[in-house]
Amino acid sequence: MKKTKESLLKVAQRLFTKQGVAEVSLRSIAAEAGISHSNLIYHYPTKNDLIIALHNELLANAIALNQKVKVAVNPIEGLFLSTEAGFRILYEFRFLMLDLNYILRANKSLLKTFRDLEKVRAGMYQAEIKKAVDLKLMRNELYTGEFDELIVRIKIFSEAWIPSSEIYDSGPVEKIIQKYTQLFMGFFFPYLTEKGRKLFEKQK
Amino acid sequence: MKKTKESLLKVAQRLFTKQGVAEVSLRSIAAEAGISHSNLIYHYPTKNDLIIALHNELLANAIALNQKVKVAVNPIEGLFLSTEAGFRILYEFRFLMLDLNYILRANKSLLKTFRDLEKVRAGMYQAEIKKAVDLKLMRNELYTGEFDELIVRIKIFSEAWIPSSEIYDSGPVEKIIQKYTQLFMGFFFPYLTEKGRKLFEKQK
DNA sequence: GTATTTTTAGACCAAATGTACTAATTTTTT
DNA sequence: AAAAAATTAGTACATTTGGTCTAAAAATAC
Repeated sequence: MKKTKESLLKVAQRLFTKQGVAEVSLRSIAAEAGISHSNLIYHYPTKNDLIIALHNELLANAIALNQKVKVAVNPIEGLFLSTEAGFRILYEFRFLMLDLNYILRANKSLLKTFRDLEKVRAGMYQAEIKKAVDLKLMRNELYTGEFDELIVRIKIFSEAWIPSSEIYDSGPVEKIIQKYTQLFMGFFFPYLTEKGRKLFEKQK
Repeated sequence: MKKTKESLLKVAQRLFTKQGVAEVSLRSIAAEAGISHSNLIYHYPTKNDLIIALHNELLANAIALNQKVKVAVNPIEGLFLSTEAGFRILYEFRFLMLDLNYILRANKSLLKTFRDLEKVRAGMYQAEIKKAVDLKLMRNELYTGEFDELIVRIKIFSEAWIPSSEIYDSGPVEKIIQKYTQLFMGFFFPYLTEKGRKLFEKQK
């Protein structure tokens, strides 16, 4: 029955988020899910298998999202929408970002996936930026590599806002999502043209 | 004898960096340091005590640094120098940033220290930015809170470049330090005036 | 309805870990 | 030099954890 597997993922996700991946044992997940230790191992032999399954869920959600947000009127609105929606999804699976190093250290295949995904996203941002420049929403580079550097900073922010939030924020999830979406979008603001800034203000 | 305590810190730092804090046991530290398990516990009863001691070392280094870098000619050069030096120190203690969440979860006092330090640093950046604006090296805010948002992004970057580097970089330490110093400084570039950009180019 | 496959639980094991206690040794104080 | 304090090692214990093996129970196929 699929029910057990799904329930296990939910329980694992909850415990990972609450206690941290390193502190959660397979036994505690099984107990919380109300099944035997050996039964859990039957479905997911190691903690890694649980993590990978959850990461796959995250990916599935992210892909589904991308289909949906393609209705934006302009690049800036699109960026706003997809960022906010993406951040919301990521936040649900935040244990992945909170314990990223611990997870990747024990999971080289996930590390590779991470690196590959990063390249895809970087390419996506390059395309979006080019589009914005063509539409005169963004200025041109002032030195070569300026936008590539921006993209790296964006990447780091995207990976890091959740751990940072864990340290400094409290309060409702929605507030947090909005705060970091805002902060994220702010990356682009100083590169925008007058025209771009007007569109930006409308979203804000 | 102080020798034992210092040697223990060094060994712990090395093992934490190599294997991750969660994976290192007190026994393995003792073994690597060539002393008995119970002796280690005599000096540092828990892993947390080791971590706090190492964090104190980091703070001491950082404070010592701040005394030294006050010879900069202008704010931009000063920022370059202190950033690079600060990043170099932080990198030595990178296990703190790599396993930050794991560490802070088990150590509420360190969490408080972290939050307090953050406020200090934010104030410092506000002052530096104000100075740069007064010197016409940086433009004024285009909307209220623009620079405060910038400072938050900077904070997140400062905490996150090491974990990110762990995922995506390889190669000599110095290269890494320079790369992320460069990326960090790039945060300011789009806010600089013509005059500021000239100083910026000279550093780069 | 029987056979087969999948799912589940229970018992057990070896390794590792934190912890406590005791005793020996070394260093410091007086 | 003797006493006191600090440092070090040894030992032993209870707990937890990942992992294996076996057998029962449930679901599915034939």
